[in-house]
Formats: sequence, C-alpha cells, structure tokens
Amino acid sequence: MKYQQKEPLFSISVTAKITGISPRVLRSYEEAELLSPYRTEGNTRLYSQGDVQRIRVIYYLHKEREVNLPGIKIILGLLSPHFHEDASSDEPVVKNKAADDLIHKIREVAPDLLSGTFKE
DNA sequence: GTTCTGACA
DNA sequence: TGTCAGAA
Repeated sequence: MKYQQKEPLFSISVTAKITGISPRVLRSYEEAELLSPYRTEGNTRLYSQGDVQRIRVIYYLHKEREVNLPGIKIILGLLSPHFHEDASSDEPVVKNKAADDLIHKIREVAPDLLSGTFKE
C-alpha cells in the first residue's frame, strides 16, 4: 500500500454535514481565529477529528451560551494550559499563562476586584 | 462539481 | 448568516 493518514480529515462540506454547522459559519469561526484546519496545496480546508470536537465546543458556547466569537477565543485560551520548564525545579511546571495574563489585566484596571477587601 | 475569497443585505 | 459572483 502507499500510505494512509492515521487521522481522518474532512472537507468543509463533510464537516458541515457531521456537525450540522454551515460552511459559511465554519469559515467565520476560522476568521475569528477559533480554528486552524489544515490546508491542501490548493488551499482547501481539511478538518481533523480534533477540529470537529473543537467546533462542537465553539458551537455550544456560541449558540447555547450566547458568547460572541472574541469571547469564545478568550475562553478557549483559558482552557489551554501553558507548559514551560521551571529551571529551579525537576518537575515540569504546568501554568495557565492566559489565565494569569487576564488576572494581571483585571488587577491593572481594578486593583481591588480580586482582593478580599473588595465589597459589593 | 467543490471550494475559496470578498461582498452585500 | 445566507447567498451570490468570479476564479481556481
């Protein structure tokens, strides 16, 4: 045999079919930087099974929770821990950089919001 | 025939 | 978000 992809890839029409989401919306998700499907040499999108699962999460947030696309991007970012090596430790440290950055920004614009002194 | 981008309502 | 145009 020649070779085979371990991972099935789907065209946008097939992906639309199995997710129930129109190609137009799938493209809008990519435009909002919520997805990065593979591209063929001819620039045609190819979605992986992982992409399909991510699309289902995006759609849930989008339609059921009514989160707009920029908001979904932030949420997905918070769900992706940032891995880095801590030189002073033997064990790899798992740190959620996106969450830390957001907290730092909140403290910047509202210093007391996340402290115990904040009331109301 | 399918998909892509850009555009309009 | 649906739909259309023009190109690949």
